[in-house]
Amino acid sequence: MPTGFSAEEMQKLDAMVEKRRRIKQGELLYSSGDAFVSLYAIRVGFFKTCVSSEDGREQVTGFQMAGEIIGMDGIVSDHHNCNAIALEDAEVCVMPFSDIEQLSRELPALQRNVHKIMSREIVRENSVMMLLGNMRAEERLAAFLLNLVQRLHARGLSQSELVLRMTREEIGSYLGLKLETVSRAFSKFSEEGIIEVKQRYVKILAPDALKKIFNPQTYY
Amino acid sequence: MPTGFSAEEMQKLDAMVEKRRRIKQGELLYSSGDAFVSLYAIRVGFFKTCVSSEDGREQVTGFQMAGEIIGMDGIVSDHHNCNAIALEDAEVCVMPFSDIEQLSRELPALQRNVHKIMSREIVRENSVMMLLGNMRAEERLAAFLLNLVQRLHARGLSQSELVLRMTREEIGSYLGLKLETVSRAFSKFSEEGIIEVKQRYVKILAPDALKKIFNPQTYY
DNA sequence: TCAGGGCATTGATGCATGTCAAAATAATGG
DNA sequence: CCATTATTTTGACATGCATCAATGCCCTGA
Repeated sequence: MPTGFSAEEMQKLDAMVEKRRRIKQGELLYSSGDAFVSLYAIRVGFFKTCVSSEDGREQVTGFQMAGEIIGMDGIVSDHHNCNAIALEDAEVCVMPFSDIEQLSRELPALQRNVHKIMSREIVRENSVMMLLGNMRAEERLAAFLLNLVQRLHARGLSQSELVLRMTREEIGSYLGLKLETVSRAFSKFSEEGIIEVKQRYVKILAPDALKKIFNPQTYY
Repeated sequence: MPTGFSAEEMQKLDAMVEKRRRIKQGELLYSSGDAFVSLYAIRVGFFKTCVSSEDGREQVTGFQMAGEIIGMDGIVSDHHNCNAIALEDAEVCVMPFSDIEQLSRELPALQRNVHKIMSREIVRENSVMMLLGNMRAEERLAAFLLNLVQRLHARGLSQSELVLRMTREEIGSYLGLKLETVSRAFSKFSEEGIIEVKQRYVKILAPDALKKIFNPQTYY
């Protein structure tokens, strides 16, 4: 959140984000079809968002962690368009979208922030499309791991160690792969000494090797 | 664009969209890395947007037609994040984003519109992820054709006939397929009497059959 | 401590789509 | 109008990932 607001402005901002909601692991923050009222700022915990087709196929569209905003899928039609599920016990700030809109008319910095958050999501999805459309299984997993540690590191966590919050099946759904393929790619990286894996625990031993897999041309 | 503005407001809106730009077929409206200044409302013509990885792989992220807005990828970093290429001679309204932001502080209806446009793009990309992650070649092509005619029909054009503005390779890039696979799927649909194809001209003979391919479960 | 269920790993096999190649058709420019 | 090039179609074959199946690991609760 940007800085440089007056005391009064800060007060309004605080008021907007005062409401909290706790979501237990496995529970839905919102689901497809729900009336859209608020955006949510994740305070603690980890979520996945997913869409499902009428014939039951499910696609994980993203994984969200503390500090990120979710719910923007609901704006266009006043109803949510995907499910948001907590992958661990979580807590969010409930930010009524009408409040956001009103306040961002008064505060250009907030307005700009809202626009950037939505644009960032558009750009993120563009790179997922690149991943799904052009990359092979190991490239996808390398990109996924690098993205995860980069985001965790930005939050002060290790850039080499992580504990996955999601199953192989959920990773596979996000990456357009079957869980067995994800598992095999993990094993392959492990055999090659690029990572150390033990179930959900992952340690990145050779980040450059991962980057090379993800983007073979840059290195040679 | 929403209605119900005063004369003065309409004047400001008109002023914002007064600047035009023509783009010839094959030319770039903007490219990755360009400073972000404006959004563009397509008045006439047809565009593709695409991202490319450092090793040269290209992913078409969308096809845009008259009445649609492009450029939102640039907001997050003040630089564009993809290339927008005219697939036929085109004309756009240049809408400086600072004007949009300023005016949307005064006009809640415009503000809401901007938010909806960005949210719509997020939701669209979600469904492309579903397509790329879960669907098979023929399902992808069926979904693509149905989406195209639906959008064309919303613009007053036929809901059964269309002339593709893009090559098989561009369709393939968007759908995560090779051009040969796209061509084969077209031929298959044609053999089955679902569509009539002659190069870029396509006539949908059995829309229900297409819908059934796209979403097998709904029909039985 | 042990039993049960969810999740992960690994192997064997099949298939959808990719790759390579050639021919057909349409678009473009002199 | 013809020559050249771009695009599309079609065929033969290769391959990466999916599928099916079995086993192993780990966490939970009694």
